[in-house]
Amino acid sequence: MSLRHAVLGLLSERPASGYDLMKLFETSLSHVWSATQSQVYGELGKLADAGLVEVAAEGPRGRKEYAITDPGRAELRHWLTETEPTRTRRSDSLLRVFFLGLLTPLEAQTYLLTEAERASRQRAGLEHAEASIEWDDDPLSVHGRLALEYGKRLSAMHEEWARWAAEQLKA
Amino acid sequence: MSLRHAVLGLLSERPASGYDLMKLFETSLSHVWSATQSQVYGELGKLADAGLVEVAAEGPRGRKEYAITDPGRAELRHWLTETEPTRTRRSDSLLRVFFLGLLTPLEAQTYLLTEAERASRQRAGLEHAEASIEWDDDPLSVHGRLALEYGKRLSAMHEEWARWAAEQLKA
DNA sequence: CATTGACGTGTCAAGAGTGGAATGTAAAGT
DNA sequence: ACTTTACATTCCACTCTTGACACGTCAATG
Repeated sequence: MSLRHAVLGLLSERPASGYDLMKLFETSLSHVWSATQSQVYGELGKLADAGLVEVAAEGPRGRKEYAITDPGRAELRHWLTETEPTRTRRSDSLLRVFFLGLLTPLEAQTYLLTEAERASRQRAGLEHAEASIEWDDDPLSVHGRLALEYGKRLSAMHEEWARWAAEQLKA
Repeated sequence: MSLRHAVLGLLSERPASGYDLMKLFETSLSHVWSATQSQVYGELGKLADAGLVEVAAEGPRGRKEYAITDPGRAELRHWLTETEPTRTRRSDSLLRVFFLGLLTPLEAQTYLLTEAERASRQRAGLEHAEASIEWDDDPLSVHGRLALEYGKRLSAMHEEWARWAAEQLKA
């Protein structure tokens, strides 16, 4: 359950409201972790009950600005240093590859080439994002850059693989 | 909810019991889709209710061998050709990268190098698996080979990226 | 013949995640 | 003054997933 740690991590940079966090999930974390608004608000409530965050200020429109507490920072650090990342081996698009035998060779190749196209577009999107982001010295963006590079390499690899796989099916 | 399609896909190759399916999930599909036994048996029940699979034979120890039906095959085909793969942008290990700023540079580099090691081991594991699998002309294994190649490329890329990222943090 | 291990099915509780709806306030543009 | 847009929270109903538990059978081994 890393949603909890995603929220704590974002709050470790600066205090934020649920609404602010949603925007961060949609922008900086969009390729890394997704969350719905129900989840974010729910998690903030649980986190507050557990004393890992607290309401630091209240603003207009019922805005509640949450800040991470010391126990929260400790939990975050513990997660980073003491726990193993859980790898969820689950990929819809790769699962389909297993069952491509049910299609005609032409259909299967089409599927793979569509995947390649998609990966290519994604790569272009990331490169565009990289160029347009203001890389200030926000500590989050330093490491965000590393994550973005990962995304670029991943989509490049995906595209190459899909083209290779389509080629394999010809033979 | 692709668990349903994973089960249908496996049954499209040949009839199987819940127990058989579990083994297939743990072996051939292990790097692509995971499922627990509760899920498999539960899904088989739902699939049978929906008429997408049927009990083709009963064996010793209460064994029920399920077979895919024509509506099931249609559903599988529909999934493969008409629906978009859902991309779950969620990666625990990448999420951590975002928050590496909370650690000392040394700790952060350690994290990345550990990731590199892990990816390297995974790659070795896949290569070992590739060598030891009997590549008969099972239609599943033809495409399984493509998926395996994807895994190899992914882990290679992951390792390279992690080493590169660790290097970046030195500067 | 007794035990062990592989085979085999099933249920339950709790938590995680999805998607949508309801409700309202503040600020900014026309 | 009016309307739109952005801000902001909360609740609900549902499905998916996990992990553990409970139950029972067949085959081989010593």
